[in-house]
Amino acid sequence: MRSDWLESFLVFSDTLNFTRAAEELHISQPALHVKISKLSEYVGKPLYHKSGRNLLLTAEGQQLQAFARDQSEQAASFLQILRNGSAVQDVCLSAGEGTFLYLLGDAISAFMSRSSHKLRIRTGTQSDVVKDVLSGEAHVGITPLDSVNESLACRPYSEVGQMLVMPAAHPLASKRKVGLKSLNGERLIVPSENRPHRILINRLLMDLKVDWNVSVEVDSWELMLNFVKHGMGLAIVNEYCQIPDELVAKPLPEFPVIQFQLIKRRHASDRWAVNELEAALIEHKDHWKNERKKCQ
Amino acid sequence: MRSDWLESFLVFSDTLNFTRAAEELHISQPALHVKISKLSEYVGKPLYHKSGRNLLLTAEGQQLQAFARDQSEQAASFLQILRNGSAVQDVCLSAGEGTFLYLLGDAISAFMSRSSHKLRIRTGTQSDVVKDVLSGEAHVGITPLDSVNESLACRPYSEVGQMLVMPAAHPLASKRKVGLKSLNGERLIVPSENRPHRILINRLLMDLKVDWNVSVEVDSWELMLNFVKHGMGLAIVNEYCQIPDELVAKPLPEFPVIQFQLIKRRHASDRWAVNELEAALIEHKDHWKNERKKCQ
DNA sequence: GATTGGCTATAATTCAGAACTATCGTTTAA
DNA sequence: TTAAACGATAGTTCTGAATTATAGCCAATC
Repeated sequence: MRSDWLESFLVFSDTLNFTRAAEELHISQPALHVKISKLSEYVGKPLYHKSGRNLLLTAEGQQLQAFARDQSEQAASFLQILRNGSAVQDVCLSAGEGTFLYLLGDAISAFMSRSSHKLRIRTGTQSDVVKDVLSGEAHVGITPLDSVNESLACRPYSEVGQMLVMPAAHPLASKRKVGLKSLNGERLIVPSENRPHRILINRLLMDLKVDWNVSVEVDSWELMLNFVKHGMGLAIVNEYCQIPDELVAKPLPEFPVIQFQLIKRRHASDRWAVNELEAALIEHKDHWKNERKKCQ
Repeated sequence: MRSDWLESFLVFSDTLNFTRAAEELHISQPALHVKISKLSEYVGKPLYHKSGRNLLLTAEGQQLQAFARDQSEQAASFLQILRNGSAVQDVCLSAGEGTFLYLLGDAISAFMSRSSHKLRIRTGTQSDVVKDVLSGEAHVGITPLDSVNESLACRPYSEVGQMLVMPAAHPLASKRKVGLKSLNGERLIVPSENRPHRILINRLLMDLKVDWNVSVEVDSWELMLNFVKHGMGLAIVNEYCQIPDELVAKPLPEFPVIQFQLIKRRHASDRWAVNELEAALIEHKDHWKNERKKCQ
């Protein structure tokens, strides 16, 4: 497999536009087209197909994109090591905003202090994280998963329960535990439709025939807590959130525990720096629980 | 970096002979020569130098050889996965004979049963193992080390003490512990000169001014025990050896404990199968100690 | 529904550079 | 001293990669 094919494909797969990719590569559009054709013929699979006016990568094309990225990163850092004696590698970690804020803080500072490599961060929804990892853009992802994916390698990371947050003055604030039934008639601050957390809330409350309504739709734990503070309703948030003083949080035992997973691309070859990042993450995987104990 | 350069260099670096490597690659000798020159110019370092009539790889050449091997293995297994949906990868483990016999048995059978990949084995002396790993021929090595090497990544594997083995009828056999002083006047079965174990024996007994002499020089624990059985002398062997019924083994507290290390090439990118092998090895690293307890 | 713009795909042509042949220089063994 | 084996370099040939030109396809626009 010729490396210039891979190089060209990597650029092409970013834009999915032969004309512009060719410009970027300083070759003509037909030249690029031929390279991609040869590559496709060599691997024996179509790498893209047309969807109306524009192009889309096939599954094989996506895998090839990730592979090409890996190879080029490896080559780059090997060359640096050979020429300078050492290399600053790039590692990319993808996760949700809340995950970074509350779950990964210690792991990240551990990695930064012990390793000389450069950490790149990507934040996004659960499906963004999966995309990042599958495309090779991120080397590691931390996220809950609700479906299994053949080409992901998962490893249980940390288990996080849910709790109900309300102003200290709220009637439920005096109880020890809160059943979902008691949410009857309440206004809730929830994530927007089709986000996993919202779907779960919908389903659970629907099953229990709880009558509730939406107060605000917002997609960040921080903002949800902020709106609770302003008396706009109650919120169901991850157990790892730091609760402001004016508010009260009560565990919701009926809510299923969320399994965060450390995900990588299966069959990927990890560079040294990636292993270091993974080690730091695993080492601190349940560290947030200690933090909470100390606070209480 | 053009991949055909790497491919050619991989073949060349095996034989260090342009003429024969060129034949193998089905190109002319000058063509190969130009490729290697271009590669060398690209990385900015000489890859080999002349030593009299024949050629030798430089340090950079060796690193490049290992890198080229990695890349080609990765490409091969990626292509298999893309085309067939799955790949049988090759993993190579290098260690001493005794290490395989007594230390790695469980780890290897665990790997064989849980993984579908192909395990290749190389046996050799300590320095062979290091060479195998540095050249990329072996992905993992298990061996004691007596010098640190910048381009090796080491990880403590298992600690093994030493014991003195003798026929049941020997006067020392009735003691509980044996001091090195009591070896005065004995005939010993030892490894050949310049093997690390022999060097250690020489040094320690020399320091204590113990008067001893060589009975047999032989380089396998199995054979050493066999010669002890035939009454040819005593032997100092690793604690992990299985002692035949007719013989008696006594611990030698004065002998330093040997630290076995799991070694890999630093900065190497491990394929999936290599991680699996490493996990299996680590999981069973001290398993031989349980085995021994059961026996006693 | 004809027309235009933006893009992919293919064919024909040109040109760069890879491989070949020939040959010289070096090293060692006969 | 000579011959054999092998690496290095120069000059020549020729393969195959890049270019230009252009046909073909799809969707948006009037």
